[in-house]
Amino acid sequence: MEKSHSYFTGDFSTSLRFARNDENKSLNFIEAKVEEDLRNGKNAKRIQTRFPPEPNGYLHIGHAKAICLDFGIAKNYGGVCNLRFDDTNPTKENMEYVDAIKEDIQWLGYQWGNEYYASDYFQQLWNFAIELIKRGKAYIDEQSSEEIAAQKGTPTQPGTESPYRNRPIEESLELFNKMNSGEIEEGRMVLRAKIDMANPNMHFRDPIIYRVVKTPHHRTGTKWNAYPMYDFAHGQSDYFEGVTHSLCTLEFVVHRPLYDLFVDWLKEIRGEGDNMDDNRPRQTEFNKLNLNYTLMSKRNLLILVKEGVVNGWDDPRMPTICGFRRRGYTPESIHKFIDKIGYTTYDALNDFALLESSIREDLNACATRVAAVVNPVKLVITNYPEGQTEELEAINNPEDESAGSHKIEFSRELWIEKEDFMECPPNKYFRLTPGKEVRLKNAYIVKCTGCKKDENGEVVEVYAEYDPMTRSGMPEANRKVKGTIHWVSQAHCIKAEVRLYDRLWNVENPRDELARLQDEGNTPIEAMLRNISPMRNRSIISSSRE
RNA sequence: UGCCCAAUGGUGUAAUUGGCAACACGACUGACUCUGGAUCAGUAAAGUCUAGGUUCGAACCCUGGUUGGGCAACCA
Repeated sequence: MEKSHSYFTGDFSTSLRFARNDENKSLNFIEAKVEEDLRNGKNAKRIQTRFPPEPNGYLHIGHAKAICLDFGIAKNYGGVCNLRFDDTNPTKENMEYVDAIKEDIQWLGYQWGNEYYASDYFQQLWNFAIELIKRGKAYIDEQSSEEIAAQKGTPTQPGTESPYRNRPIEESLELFNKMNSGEIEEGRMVLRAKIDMANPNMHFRDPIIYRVVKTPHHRTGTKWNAYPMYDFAHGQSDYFEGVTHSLCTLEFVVHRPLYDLFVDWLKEIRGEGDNMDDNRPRQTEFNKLNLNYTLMSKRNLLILVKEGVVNGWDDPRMPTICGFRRRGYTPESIHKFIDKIGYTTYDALNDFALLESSIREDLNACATRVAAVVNPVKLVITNYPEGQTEELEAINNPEDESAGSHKIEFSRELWIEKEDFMECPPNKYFRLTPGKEVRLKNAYIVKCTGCKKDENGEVVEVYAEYDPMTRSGMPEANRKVKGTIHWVSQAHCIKAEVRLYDRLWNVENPRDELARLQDEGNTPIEAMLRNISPMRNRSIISSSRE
């Protein structure tokens, strides 16, 4: 087994503003188990985890939950988390996904120790399979997949044994080599572990451990034609790498006995039979993330992308990590959210509102405020000199004094939100209304004097007079005014395209149904954004409203 | 009729491991007016799926049941 090393290069405490800041928080059941293993001196007190994505799609917010656990456990207990691509199925996997996955993990603030691939172990797994055949623990089955499925039985009925189950070892050995040499067509034969066709656990009914795939592999090319199945690759890969805690989601609970059995066999073959209980990976399962109104399955996300329902994996409506990134979510907000939902063994359905509250909480603390008018109507300050411009000051973040301020321009003609003016207002309407005063944020107190309407009765211009003694900072500015509205100067703003996205799915628990997508929410709206320069590309800003 | 897992306010988690059921989100009141999707003050909301048992004492341990989830890909 490999020696343990600390591979971490970055200082997480500074790169992640909110990482693990609540020390009083109770341990989740996995952390408790890790601490117990540490107390008991398991695995020579090493902690090693892995994040094992299959490179067949982009990472989604559910993967973020697994990433935070795999990397978080390693970080919090002085261990290492490696990245291992589970690339045992060349028909679905490619390098585009490998690169995207790495980018997303790093964006979340994590750095893996080593970058491994299950395909790195194809030779070792092959040797192990050969050894199993020699020991009478695996055999080549030449039946069709239909026949094998039929013999598997059902959850309530035992299976029946394959007629090839007890064929001579030499024969299996020879055929296994042929499976890999390219002489055997896909589907013609498989290698099966000889376990127990009557076992109540379906995964023990002589599981298929190798099959023929003729599609070239994105890393090993055409070197192999026989590829190991997940169950025959994952646990052994963990073992080869020295993983101590193999964390995965609940649907793998029923796979665990098989995971353990293959590691047992491997340890026996390697002469570690006298120490079966220690120095081996242990699988622990936690609940995967379900979000209401959100479908997480990679299969269906792929369909959305391929059929053009969305504009790519990073469409802001997608629950992918890159989608949330484009939507303006910060890594910190994702961490906050993951921290709030916790890890249990209960298959929960989380409220999307909790995720939204996490990004609001984070942005409220760190985002620079910039004025934008999304649904503009013209406001003319009739007593302000034409052609005059003055510079005013606007603080960048009311929650953070150190964030400083920026200059903004004020002039006679402004844009304000349509909904910030009402000719006949209801009670408790404190915004612009004829005869009433309102404060223009960071500028003057103005009194509304009326408006102009078009032939349809639509308000096209609003008029007001300003009080020159009430500029922000002046003593008169402290006068009590019931309402404050935001604005941008017409001569000093830029047009922006705004898209107000709604949720993609309109059923609370879509699970695996693709149907009933919302089809609205992608129509651009023209908005007015105050021109701030220089504004760094991709800065995180927050409109003061909307 | 199989095997495995789970169940605590509307949602998600917690309860110093057998000792007064707490926190967050959400909802609702109200206040505040240099915005607010903020802040502040407050309210409602579970008696822990159910029936027993053990115990001075059970959300927690035991037994039966109920309900939900997972398991029968040459996917992972």
